[in-house]
Amino acid sequence: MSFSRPMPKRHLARPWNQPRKKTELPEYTLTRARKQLTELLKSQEISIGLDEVRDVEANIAADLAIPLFRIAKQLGKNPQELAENLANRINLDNTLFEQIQPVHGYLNFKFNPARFSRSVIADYLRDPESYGRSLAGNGRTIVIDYSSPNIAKPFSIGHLRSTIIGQALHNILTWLGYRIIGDNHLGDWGTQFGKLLCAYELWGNDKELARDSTGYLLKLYVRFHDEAKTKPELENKAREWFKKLETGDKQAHDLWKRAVQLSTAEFQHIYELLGIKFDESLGESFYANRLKELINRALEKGVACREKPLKPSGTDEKVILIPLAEYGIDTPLILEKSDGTSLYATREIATAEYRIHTWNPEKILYVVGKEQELYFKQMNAALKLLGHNTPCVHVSFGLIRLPQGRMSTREGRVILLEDVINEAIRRAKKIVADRKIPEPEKDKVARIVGIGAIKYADLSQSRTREVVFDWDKMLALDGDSAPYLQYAHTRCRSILKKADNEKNSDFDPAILARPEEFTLLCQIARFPDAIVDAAATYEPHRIANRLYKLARDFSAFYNKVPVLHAETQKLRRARLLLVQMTGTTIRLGLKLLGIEVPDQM
RNA sequence: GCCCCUGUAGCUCAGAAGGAUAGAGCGACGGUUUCCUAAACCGUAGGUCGGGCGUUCGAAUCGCCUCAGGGGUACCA
Repeated sequence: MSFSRPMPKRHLARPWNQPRKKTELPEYTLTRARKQLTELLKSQEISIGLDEVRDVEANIAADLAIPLFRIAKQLGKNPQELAENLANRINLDNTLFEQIQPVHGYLNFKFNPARFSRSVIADYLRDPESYGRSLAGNGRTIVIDYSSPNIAKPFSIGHLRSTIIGQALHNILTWLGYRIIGDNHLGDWGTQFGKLLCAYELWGNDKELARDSTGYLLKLYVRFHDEAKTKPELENKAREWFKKLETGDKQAHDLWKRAVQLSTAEFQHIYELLGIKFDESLGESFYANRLKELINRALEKGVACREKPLKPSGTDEKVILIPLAEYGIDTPLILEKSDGTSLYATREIATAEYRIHTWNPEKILYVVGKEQELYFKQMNAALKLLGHNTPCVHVSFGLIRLPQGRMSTREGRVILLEDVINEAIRRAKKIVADRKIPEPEKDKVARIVGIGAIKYADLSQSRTREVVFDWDKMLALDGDSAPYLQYAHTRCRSILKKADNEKNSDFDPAILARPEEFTLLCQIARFPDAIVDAAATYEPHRIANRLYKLARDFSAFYNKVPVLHAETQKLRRARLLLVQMTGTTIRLGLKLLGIEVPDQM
């Protein structure tokens, strides 16, 4: 068999498996502050974890707080008395704090604004373009499987979630020092190609295929399902076609290859538009010639066995399956169908093995819809039985539905990603039209804003929820949206431009004494934590939420506090730096989410 | 039937290793442009955190029960 081979593994040339130089992790102000508080309690013989130092809700006059209920119980003391006691004994000299208050069993701490500002500013100035970055990953490898659209089907908004979330996780984990391999696991193999080949044999037309490649392939696919309703024998023909494909039949292979090429060209266009990049694009077909070996090995190891299927399929042949009852999974994993062909799960296992052997990752992330949960449980169990311990983490997300119900390619009930993108840009253009922006720039701004809106709509809410598609929600250009953040960023940029790169480090941070300024610094200080949070939970919206709060507080600052017309030169310089920090943080954060910022808007 | 997810303001959602008076956006109503771009800002109204019971000093958050919606449940992906 001679299926298309992938490009040479350029990654292997990189020396990433060699031990890395130990580098000091940058420690940000908030982490230092938490450590200081745990140290202070330790000096009073009380031991608490860093996570017991809590952020404080608005309305409470404190910056960080430690609830003492647990400790008080252990010591058999009254929480409030303990708090008062500690407040009297703790000395805040040489810390970031200036006030300690016992309130209702909490120890409340307030930052010393000058020391806090100085520290946050120092974090930023250490390397502005790396603000929020860390080396925590220490070069360890993680493979991320994302996007993974199906060949010969249109790129629907269903695949958008995987694409956008996956790319964001790629960016985020890279930023934290991991070596990431983003692999686009194209759905270019499987029974659906049998259907397509079958349909093409019956009704196919070369001219139409050349004219509207993927649209035509979709038409054939839909027609197949239509006709199969009344002619069930078509399903068997499709199976035969897939078998031909899997056994290397030339006619089948040629047409398949053509479909793959046409589709990938179209996908490439969308990826460019969205700024999506992969390190690899190894489709399912890449593993086609590894399946037999895998199945035989599973049989030899006694992991898999031949069994009569539960549901009869007309033949008396047996399937090859892996029983998983010992892992509490009732549904066995079928490796080979009764007609001898492979399944999605077979290829997934082969894929996982390939990834493990090739890149030796710490784990593999699968950004795949929630409806495949069971398959990932099965796969993890099967991999264990086959002797692999690399965790395969299902980063699942809720399905996108239409108000009328599920999307269905077969029934032609889909919303095409391309239409969504075009509509987003169209809406952004309407607003851009009235703005004082040079004509040639307008299209670019509309594109950045429109696409940003689409991405943000997805990345600003938690993955697990299912989404009912709604044009207005998806393409929101005001309120908690990408354009809001982009707008705040352009305000920052515009101020800085007018200041003409004025030197802005010569001042005492203590003059940033207004509450609007302090609040802004607090938001900026929380940015690094948001990244760590997002990475730990695989929830990019932690970053989006933090950026939104930052932009909101900046907007308030911008409206109330003059920067260029500040009361004194020193204050002007201090505020200019604050504006620069805000703008950089928003820009870097959006970049992690895969969202660009326009120069003006 | 069994398993998983979701249910928070009129709508869309944050908040979930238990912590103080549950937060945003949209929509509604009322204000703000001689001043760094109003895709903005300020204010008002709006809540039995689906319901019940329990654990706890303390529950939107944990446990059990229940209702509603979605998904999955051996040869689709």
